[in-house]
Parts: sequence; structure tokens; C-alpha cells
Amino acid sequence: MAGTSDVATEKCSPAESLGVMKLNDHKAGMQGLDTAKINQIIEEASKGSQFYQHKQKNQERINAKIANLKASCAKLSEEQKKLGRAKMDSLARKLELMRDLSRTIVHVDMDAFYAAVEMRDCPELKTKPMAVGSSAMLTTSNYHARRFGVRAAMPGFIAKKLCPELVIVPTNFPKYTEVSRQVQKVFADYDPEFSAASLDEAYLDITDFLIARKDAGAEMTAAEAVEEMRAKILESTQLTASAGIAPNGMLAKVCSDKNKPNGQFVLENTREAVMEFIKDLPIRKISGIGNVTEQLLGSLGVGTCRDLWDKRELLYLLFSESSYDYFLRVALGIGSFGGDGSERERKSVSCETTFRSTSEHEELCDIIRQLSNDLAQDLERLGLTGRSVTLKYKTDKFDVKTRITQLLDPTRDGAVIAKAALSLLPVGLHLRLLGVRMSQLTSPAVTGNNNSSRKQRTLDELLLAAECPARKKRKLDAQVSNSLTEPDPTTTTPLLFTCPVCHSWRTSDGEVALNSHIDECLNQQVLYPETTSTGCSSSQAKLDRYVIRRAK
DNA sequence: TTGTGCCTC
DNA sequence: CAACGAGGCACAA
Repeated sequence: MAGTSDVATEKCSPAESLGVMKLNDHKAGMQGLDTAKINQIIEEASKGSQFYQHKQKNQERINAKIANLKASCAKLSEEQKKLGRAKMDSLARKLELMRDLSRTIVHVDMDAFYAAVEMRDCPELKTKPMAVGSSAMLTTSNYHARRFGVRAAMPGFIAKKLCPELVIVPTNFPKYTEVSRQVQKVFADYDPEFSAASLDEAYLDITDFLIARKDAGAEMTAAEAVEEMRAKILESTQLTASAGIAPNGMLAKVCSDKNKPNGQFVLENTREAVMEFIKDLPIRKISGIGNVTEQLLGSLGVGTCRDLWDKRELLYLLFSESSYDYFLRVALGIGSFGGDGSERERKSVSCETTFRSTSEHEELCDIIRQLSNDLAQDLERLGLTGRSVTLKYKTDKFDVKTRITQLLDPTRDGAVIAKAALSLLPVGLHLRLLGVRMSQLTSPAVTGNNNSSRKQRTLDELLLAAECPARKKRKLDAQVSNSLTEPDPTTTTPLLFTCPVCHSWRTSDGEVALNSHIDECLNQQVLYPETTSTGCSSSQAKLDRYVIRRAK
């Protein structure tokens, strides 16, 4: 919700690079507005500012990229295209084999969450256009405000020009966190392992819940279950939620937007239903395709998922492996990972702050020291130390740079972090933002050899157990999958596992050998697809991981 | 490894 | 007057 996604920069001719600031109006509650008038006001308020100039420069870079892409495209021979199409068709067959229609995934999204909470707690606001945030930036707006073009990721002072009577309420994170906890309690009734994507959004797999109901003689449809869940959320929080029900997270997310607010949408678990749904879907609706990707693909004539399929040979020939793999998954309506909110290990911790632009060295040093102390506290709270310190800074022209340095030993000492970060600070620049990040994280609480990933994971589990059982479980799952490619050095017994395709037992004789074995199996499966129908869902999961590794 | 860019909420 | 903050991943050199 609190989107930072840049205001949609719709296609604009290179000649007049105006329109860089255009309103992003393809979200819920924004249909049928006088966008011309709104855009004019936004343009007016932005023109000439450093931010605006930065946006323009950025758009020019994108335009150059597009020109490049088009040039490469024009050079392609028919021969190459034919080959590219064949490659993609082969990949598509593999993906098709892994298509899993056995699960019922739900994406739940609270409606205008922060704004809804504030309206609930202050009824006078209900009839007024209001937004949560500050004059510098809004995180959410209510539906009344959206009629004026006021939306998340818009600076409050511009929103005021669009809607002078707009009430701006400051954010109250502790409150939203508390409400979020209540909502998540309801989620847990339907999937104890649900995965929270943010305070107001989560992915649930209700397959087992539905089976349990049926076994108990109280069968209900997915739609009924989700209606009930949303009613429970309303009851316990007085807030409405929208939901999407689909065979995978990627599609469920799109579906939850369909009948927003206070609605839901079911996509049947059949290939036909999925392909019909995906056909005319604008690619921008898919999580992971943002402003830039939309423009790049748009320049190739790709606007919908069907276009993605029709032009698949171009994707293969012009983009990286992980990109065309992802695009093909989208074109086929097959979920990918990460986009479905699966839990991941934390890789970094950071603090940053924006301030009135200055070039005063001592002032900047003070800010870095402050940030370093804040970061040290966060690390302390999380029970982590780290070995890499990154300094991030943004100039008054909005250019962002990062510099990184390695420490000799992992630390969470604020003074040590500050010293490292200060050494990265360039002199004589006008800056408006500074940030300090710690990465290469390790857990220091293990005495002695603190680099053992085995011990680290164990400790993470202990820490996680305190906060959320579902997360703990997911971590353990991740650990199991890791053992597939990273044999635990502390054990001497060789690991055994079954090939997800042929189900034969294999020893862990290395990732390469394993992958080539699976490749062989898959190729055979493509020739004899009928043999795959027996594959159970757990082998599906392993296959998914296999593809992740290959894509990398 | 270092640094940038894109993307998400 | 005035355009966030935190985090992950891909990619290139």
C-alpha cells in the first residue's frame, strides 16, 4: 500500500519529455477522474524543482535504454527468432509440467489500511477527504481523497493543491502494528503458516483448511471461507479487507485488486480459467513489473500477458535468463517465488534519514554518528552483528550513491560502525539524505566459531520462535531445502534425497550432477507428459527450488 | 566485491 | 518551503 513506486510515467514522446510526473491512476478508487486537470496541477506544482529535473533525467536514461532495445531488436534475423521461439517453447513445456493447480491461495489486502484505521478512531474524518503521512509524503489516502487524485506516494503539499480541504493525519505505526496483529489472528485460523507481506497484506494457503472442513462434514467453498474470514476481520477490527483466491500467489495478488474495496474475486483452479484471466491482463498489474519494465516491454509492443507470450522470442533474445524465465511464468500464469510472500532470511539492516540539504561536514558527521547508533540498537534488538558497512547518500540533485567497506570482525558497536561509515563520506557535497546499512550478517551469540551457518540458523530459530510460530516453521523448511545444495559440514553422513521427477534415490554428489540428472528426467517427461500426473505436491515444491537455483 | 538500478509496500 | 524509509534481488565491471 504505502507505495514508493514512482508516479507512473506514461509513455511520452522523447521530444517533449513532459508528462514525467503524471498521476498513476490505474489503482483502486481512481477510475473516471479528470486526469488531464489533475496532471496539469501536479505538473504545475512540480515544474522546475530538483526532484522534477531528476525525474526527467531518469526518464531520458530509460528512453536511451528503449532506443537500445529497439535497435537490438531490429538487428535480429528470422533465423534467430525461430531459434528463440523454439527455446521458449521448450522452457514453456517444462514450466507447464510444474504448473500446480492443487492449491488454493488467498491474498488478503486491507482496504486503505492506515487511513481506515484513523477513520475508525476519529469518525469526523469519515466524511472528509483525508490521508495519512506528512506534507512531505503521504502513505495512504481514503477513497474520498482519491476522487481528487490524492494517493499514496504523493507529497502532501501537492495533494493539498489538488484538494485544499484534505486532512493529513500523521502516521501512528504502533497503532497499525497492533491492528495488524488482530487481523493476523484471524489469518491464523485459516492457515497457521500464513505469510505476511506487510502490515496490511498476507498470503494464505487454505487448501488444508478446506480439506479439514470437508473431512469434518462441514464442507465449504473457498469463496465461502474467505467471505467468512473477511467477516471475522470486520468484526474484530471494524475494518474491511479485500481478497483474491487463485491457484498461486502471483494470481491471487492480482485478484485481490479486482473487487477492491471490500470485495473478493475467485479464479478457478483450471488451466483454462487461468489463461482466460491472464489473456488481456496488463503486465503492470503483476507484482514485479514496475514502471521501467512496463516501458521497456511496451516499446516492443508488449502490454498484456498475451503479448508476452506472442513475443516470447524477443524476450528470449533481448533479456537475461532470469528475466525471460520470469516473463514466461507470467505469460503462462504460473507463480514464481518470492512474489508470493514466502519468508526469507534477513540480509541487511539499515537506517536512513532525509534532512534539509547541507554540505557542512561536521553536521553530516553528526548525522552519521546518530544513524550508526540507531543501527547498533536495531542490531542489538535483532541479536545480529555484521561485517559490511554501507554508506548511502543522496545529493541535493537527488542522485543516490552507495559506498561499502568491510570490517575485520563482525560488530554491532555503534562507534565502530560510525568510524567505518565516516570513512566513506565524501567531502564537499550538498547532501539531503544519509543512510547506514549493515550486511554480511552473522549471529554473535554463538561462542567460538560464529561463522557456522548451522549454528546461526539454530539461533535464528530461537529468536524467531519468540515472535511468530509460522515464521519459525518456514525457516525450518528453508533449512531443509538448503541441505539439498549445501551439505552440512558438521555431519559426515552423506545426504540422501529423491529426484523430484523420477523419485529415485540420489546421493548428494553435488549440485551440478543433481541438476543434470533432473534435466534428463525433465526432458523425458516432456516427451512423455502423461507420466507426470502422479507427481505429488511435495515433489512440485522441490522442483520449484530446482528452478530457482538454475535461474540464478 | 562494489556499486547501480528496479521493485515492493 | 516542500518528493519517504526499509529492504531484496539482478546485473555489470
